[in-house]
Amino acid sequence: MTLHPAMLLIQQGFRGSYCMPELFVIFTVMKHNRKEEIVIAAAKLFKEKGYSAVSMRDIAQQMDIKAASLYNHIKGKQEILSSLILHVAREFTNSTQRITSEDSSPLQRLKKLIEVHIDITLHHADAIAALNNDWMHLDGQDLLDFIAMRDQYEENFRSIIKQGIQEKQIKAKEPEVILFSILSTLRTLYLWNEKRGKLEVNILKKELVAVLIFGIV
Amino acid sequence: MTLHPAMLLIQQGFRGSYCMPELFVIFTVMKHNRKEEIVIAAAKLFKEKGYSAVSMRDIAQQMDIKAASLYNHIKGKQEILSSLILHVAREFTNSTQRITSEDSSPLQRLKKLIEVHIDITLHHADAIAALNNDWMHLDGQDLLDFIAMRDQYEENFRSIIKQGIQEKQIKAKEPEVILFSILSTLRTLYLWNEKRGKLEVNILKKELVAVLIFGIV
DNA sequence: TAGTTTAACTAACAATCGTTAGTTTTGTAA
DNA sequence: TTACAAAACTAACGATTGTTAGTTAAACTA
Repeated sequence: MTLHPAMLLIQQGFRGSYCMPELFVIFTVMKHNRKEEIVIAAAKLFKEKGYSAVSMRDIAQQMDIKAASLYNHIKGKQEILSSLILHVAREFTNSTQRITSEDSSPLQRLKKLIEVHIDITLHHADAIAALNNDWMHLDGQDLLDFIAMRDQYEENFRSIIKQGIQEKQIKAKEPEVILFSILSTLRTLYLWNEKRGKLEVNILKKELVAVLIFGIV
Repeated sequence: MTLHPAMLLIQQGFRGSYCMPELFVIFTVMKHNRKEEIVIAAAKLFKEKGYSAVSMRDIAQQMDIKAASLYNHIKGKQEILSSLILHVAREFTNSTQRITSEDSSPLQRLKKLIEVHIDITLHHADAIAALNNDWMHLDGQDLLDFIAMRDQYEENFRSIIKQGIQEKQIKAKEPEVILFSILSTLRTLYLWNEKRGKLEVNILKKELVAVLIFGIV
């Protein structure tokens, strides 16, 4: 097993402290390193077959260990799913919340919203696959939290679009149709990550914003 | 158990014959009536939880019978999935193939393609959920057939868009971005079927075509 | 080096999975 | 009424599921 550089610090006696906040972050992250490896491995499998079709033995095999060994690091299969989904859901919520409350024009904020969504998607494609396809397998409070964040995210988009219509920056009449069209495209973007190929991120952003806002003709 | 009117014909001695082609269709459809009921019941459950998370006992319960009784009508769980997906996939393939080879303008054909996709989606929302989310659980030849149809469907779209760019009807430069954006919206339309609410089908078509082609500003 | 922690292991559990065999009920035809 | 076919049933199968208990090997601390 190869060690992350930051892990060496810990092994050499380093302990996180409130005097060194930035190193403390590294420390707490590294402490759960193995857990994150599991979550990442699981995410890849979930993306291909879905949460229910992936067994703990599948995940273990992907990591070259036995299924029982996973339980030294995680509480159960559910915890993998909720770590995966809620983490990226919070990232979406925070970003959109910040952009929504800026004071630029509606169209400017809509453009930023699209761009930040693209950024997050390209960095967490596997997690977003689970967020899109397996959120209903969350249970208890995790499920409620997710739905609340999803609804808030959608509501932020909706309010910007409505403002745009009100200020006559947006000509189309049905805000729900616009909302649906843009969200559909953004939500499915994770599928396109591999096929993207040569297309550079900034060009993708520019083109996608253009197509979604200005249309194709 | 209530009977479909056409089923009464059969029970009263009616038999399909090549002399009455249209009634023969009814006959053959009705002969597999119970199987179709199973497929429809399963589709509803698949839409909510996905193929792998739905057990044969779940499907049976939905029909108020025991799981073993399902096997009087179907070969197995896989047959339910392939009936569901391949049937609607063929419908897509046939429609798009027909439209693609028309001789109207690219933009006109693209508009028709979008409209027919909306029509099929609104009539088979549950089947399309399975097509979108559970196609990878098809096996053997069914999987190969599906992938072939899916690729052909996509290729038809792509060729029309490229023609549109070539003939300068479409201004956007990256055909793949346009293709992705439109297909994403159409593929996710099934999710929107319930929320659609008051919005009438023809208005939905008109608005969605407008947003996808002319943009929102 | 001795002691402790971490993270792997084997073995097994109860529950549930898709499916089969054999039987009983139900409804229609003769 | 009897005969037959369709479609339900009960019971059970082997396989796989997520998970737990108890153990062992390695790595780090003191």
